Amino acid sequence: MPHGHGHRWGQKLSGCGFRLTVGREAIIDVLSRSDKHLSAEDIFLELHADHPGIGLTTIYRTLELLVQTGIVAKFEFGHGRAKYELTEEYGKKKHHHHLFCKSCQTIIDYSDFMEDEITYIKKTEKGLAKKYDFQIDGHIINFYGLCRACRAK
Amino acid sequence: MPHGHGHRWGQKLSGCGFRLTVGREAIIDVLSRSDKHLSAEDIFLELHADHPGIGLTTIYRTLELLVQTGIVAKFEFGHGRAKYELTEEYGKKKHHHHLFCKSCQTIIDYSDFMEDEITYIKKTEKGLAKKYDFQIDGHIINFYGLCRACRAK
DNA sequence: CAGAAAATGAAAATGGTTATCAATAGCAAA
DNA sequence: TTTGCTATTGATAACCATTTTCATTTTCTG
Ligand SMILES: [Mn+2]
Ligand SMILES: [Mn+2]
Ligand SMILES: [Zn+2]
Ligand SMILES: [Zn+2]
Repeated sequence: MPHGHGHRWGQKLSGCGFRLTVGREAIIDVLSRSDKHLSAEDIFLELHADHPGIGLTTIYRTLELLVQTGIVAKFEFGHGRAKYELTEEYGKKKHHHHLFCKSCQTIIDYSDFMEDEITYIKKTEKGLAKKYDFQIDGHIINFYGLCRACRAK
Repeated sequence: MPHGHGHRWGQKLSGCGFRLTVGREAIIDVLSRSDKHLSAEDIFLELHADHPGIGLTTIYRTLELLVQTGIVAKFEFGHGRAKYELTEEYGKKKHHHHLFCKSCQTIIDYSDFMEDEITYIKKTEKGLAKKYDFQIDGHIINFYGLCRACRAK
């Protein structure tokens, strides 16, 4: 099997002229196995048992590369550390948005109400693009609040 | 005139047990006079001519207080520095959301399409609150893209 | 005006992320 | 398989917005 064709992400990376390295594979592997939103440090710690040689710097560099190539999505919920998950195209989650607890920082993926949302988003994007002469290529929709456990405190 | 009753924000602050200081007044004044989204440093620089004694630390502390008391809204667009503007209740802008140029970091306030949006938001908030047992008290809706000038480059 | 407590400024600390740079590893070509 | 070029990496230091510390000043009540 030629290089870069073991996975979709491998094809994507080598197709873009990037090399396939053990570090990159390991990082994507951690993201693939998790259903959570991981920080760079989360990934570093998870990896450290099997790959003690992979440094935090490489995690950051790799995540940036994966974001640029559309393999990973980066989220900043305003609590100081970025979180990452595989994109819809490369992961196993379908399109969703986020519900974030301001107290315990739990993140809930939701894909309810998406029909309404798609309708609203499409209309708004088209309208904004025209009115403000913007090329819109993304949006963020987050709801913030308190989960049941944190309300009880 | 009794303390804390010169402005709505003064009433709010002293009503919450906070003191009215020249620094706090000056900071709110800068925000009131601007129609942009200001960073802590923006405010510091703007203030420095008339109030060279007010330090950046106080700006940060005051902004945090104003956010807690609902006088100021804080936004993080993912480019490293938080931006602030008066809330709908204490400023002169009506409810709006943001269009952000990823290249030049221009922020456009838009309030078009708000009817559709309000409908969508209300429905979604209610649905999410019930399904996930969350008390939702805020949301962020940002559209990201490239403005005309940045596309031309 | 005096006293208690809140607020402040200067300076240092924090903490997530990025830049540097010499050493290493991937991969295309031979 | 070996070679050579260069992308990639790890260790370390630097960055930089924001926070903490703490002694001093200011606000506000009585
Ligand atoms: Mn998610
Ligand atoms: Mn705005
Ligand atoms: Zn919670
Ligand atoms: Zn632009």
